[in-house]
Amino acid sequence: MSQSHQEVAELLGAVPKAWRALLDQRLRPYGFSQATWQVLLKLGRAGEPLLQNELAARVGIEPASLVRLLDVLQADGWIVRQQDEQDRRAKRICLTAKAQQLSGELLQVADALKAELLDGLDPQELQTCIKVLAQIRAAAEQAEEPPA
Amino acid sequence: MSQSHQEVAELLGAVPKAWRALLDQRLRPYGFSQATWQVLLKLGRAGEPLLQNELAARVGIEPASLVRLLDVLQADGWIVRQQDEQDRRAKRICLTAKAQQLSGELLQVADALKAELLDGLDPQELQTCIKVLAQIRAAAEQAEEPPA
DNA sequence: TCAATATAATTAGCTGGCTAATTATTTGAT
DNA sequence: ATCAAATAATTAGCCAGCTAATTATATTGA
Repeated sequence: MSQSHQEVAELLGAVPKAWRALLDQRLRPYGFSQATWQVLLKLGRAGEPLLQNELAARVGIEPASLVRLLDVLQADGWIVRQQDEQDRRAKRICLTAKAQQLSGELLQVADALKAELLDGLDPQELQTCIKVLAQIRAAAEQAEEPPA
Repeated sequence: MSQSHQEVAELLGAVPKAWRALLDQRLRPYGFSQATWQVLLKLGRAGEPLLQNELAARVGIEPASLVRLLDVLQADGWIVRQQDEQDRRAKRICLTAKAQQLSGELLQVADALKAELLDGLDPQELQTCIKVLAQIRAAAEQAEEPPA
């Protein structure tokens, strides 16, 4: 019933939603939805081909959800699926050359927005905010497991 | 490029997602998805019938997105759409009696989870976190309007 | 060894967001 | 008083997440 509890709950609903909407809006001119852009960016940051497993984990979605995004990106020539040599079940997802070029631009747009949203903040207060959010995340991981 | 900026961006992605997933899981036994539960809860909190407009704003979705949810809730006897008397375009959304009963239970589940996730936090640090998140939200509202 | 189990990717089908366009009604400006 | 613009709800169609089930391959244990 605490007022603070209610406030933080509402902010955690609203802030990421607004952030995502802004990013979507700015990336639309490049022809990417936020979902597909995330994939290109994570691959670019990784600097090497990733298994779908790993990529899905970094993007924060289920492997099954990634399949359709990869289909689209592959059809448009942004990624290729490469047989893994050790494990014939697995495929490594590679950025094409043109995708590597582009990912730098996309990253700049995302970082510019990040700066607009965060630059005015007091660094000490931001640190505290990060600490609190990390504690909430840890509590959520605890809560997943019923008390055994 | 700041490390803090990157961290808070990732946490703002992950924390609400984890929270929502937990809530979904706990409300599933009641037969509601999180989307439909939000509607019942906001109506319950309002304490009076709301226009779809107002309800959508409180839930944080577009009025058009609310239509399908209301169709489902109406079909299952949780809400009714009532012609507004002043404005014949508008409808007021009312909870049925059985929905009013239930909304208390749903609220308890949600509040219990909120407590699990937030109770261990330092109140002062939580306040700082709220302040920072509110500043980010304000910056996002600024960012929507191009520099005129 | 080889049968059971686990794992990587996929497919199918559901849920729930969004925007754009439509319909009915109201408001506002001349 | 009337016509143009705004507004409330809706519909249609897209995108993108999820879980459950499927297929192919790897791993493990009796």
